[in-house]
Amino acid sequence: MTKPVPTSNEPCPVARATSLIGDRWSLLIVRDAFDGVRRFSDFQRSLGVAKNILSDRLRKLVDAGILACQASREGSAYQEYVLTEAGNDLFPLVLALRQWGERQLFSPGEAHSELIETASGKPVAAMLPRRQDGSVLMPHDTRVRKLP
Amino acid sequence: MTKPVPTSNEPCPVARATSLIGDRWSLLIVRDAFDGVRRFSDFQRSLGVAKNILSDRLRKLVDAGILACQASREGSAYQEYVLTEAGNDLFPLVLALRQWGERQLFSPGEAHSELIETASGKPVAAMLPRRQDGSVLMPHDTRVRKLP
DNA sequence: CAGTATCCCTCAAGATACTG
DNA sequence: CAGTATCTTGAGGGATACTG
Repeated sequence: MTKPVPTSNEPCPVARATSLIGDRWSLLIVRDAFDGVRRFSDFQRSLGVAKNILSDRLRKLVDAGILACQASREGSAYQEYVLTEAGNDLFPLVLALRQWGERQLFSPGEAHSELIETASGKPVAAMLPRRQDGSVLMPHDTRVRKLP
Repeated sequence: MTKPVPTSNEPCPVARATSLIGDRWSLLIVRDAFDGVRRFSDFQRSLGVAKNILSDRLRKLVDAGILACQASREGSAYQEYVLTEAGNDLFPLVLALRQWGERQLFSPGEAHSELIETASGKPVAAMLPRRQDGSVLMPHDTRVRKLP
């Protein structure tokens, strides 16, 4: 039995997002999905998570509209979990997490996996918030406008 | 007693990052810090978190080099928690979380807080991964290069 | 005000066995 | 292979009282 996904009523999008995907496994599942993983056992092997937990998270991600469950086209019995449009829209988030980790959590020269632009073979450039004119936006140039 | 921050040995930056800041409160603390919150009781009021938990998270964020603890310049006894350089570097991550939440977790027309560019008063533009030439990079244009 | 020290409790997570 | 069912454990989190 799954608890209903409450999609919290928080007016802050950050709070609402973290309450949905801010747990130990969801974003790692999404990362693997971007990496081409589709099958239950492949997620399980990749993550080393207990099967019941994986089952629960996959269901929640499907309920949240981030993953879709579709029959394998190979005729086998199993299903495949693929990113929906909302799931693909998490690409900037996973990338931001990855790039911050690369910059701040590895010693200089320490090896880590890396996101590559397939066509050129070069690492994906740092993603930064920008203005319309292309200049980089710093935290101090912004403020949060709260609800009326 | 704080458990030592193990800074996990995972070779994947996403995994390492989530293991450090992927809990229920850390990113919300960071969000508040970007919003100008500096004092213990202000974090507490804003988040509604138990004081012992807040104390623990602030210490972990300080240990991780994301926040720095400095004496208030007003001569009062209390300290202030401010973002370090590594903390400020989380701006793209918090923004990605916010923008995904705005796009996917609110009904059309549902009110939410919003990040504004102070100078213009306009909402911050969507942050997207781009190539050097400025074109938008899609998930399928990339792949993860694993460790040797 | 800014925390620390306890106590308690729920739920996430793991292990294992089982089913279609 | 792809899950579900059940049991157990422990960490995360809340409430409250206390201290400098």
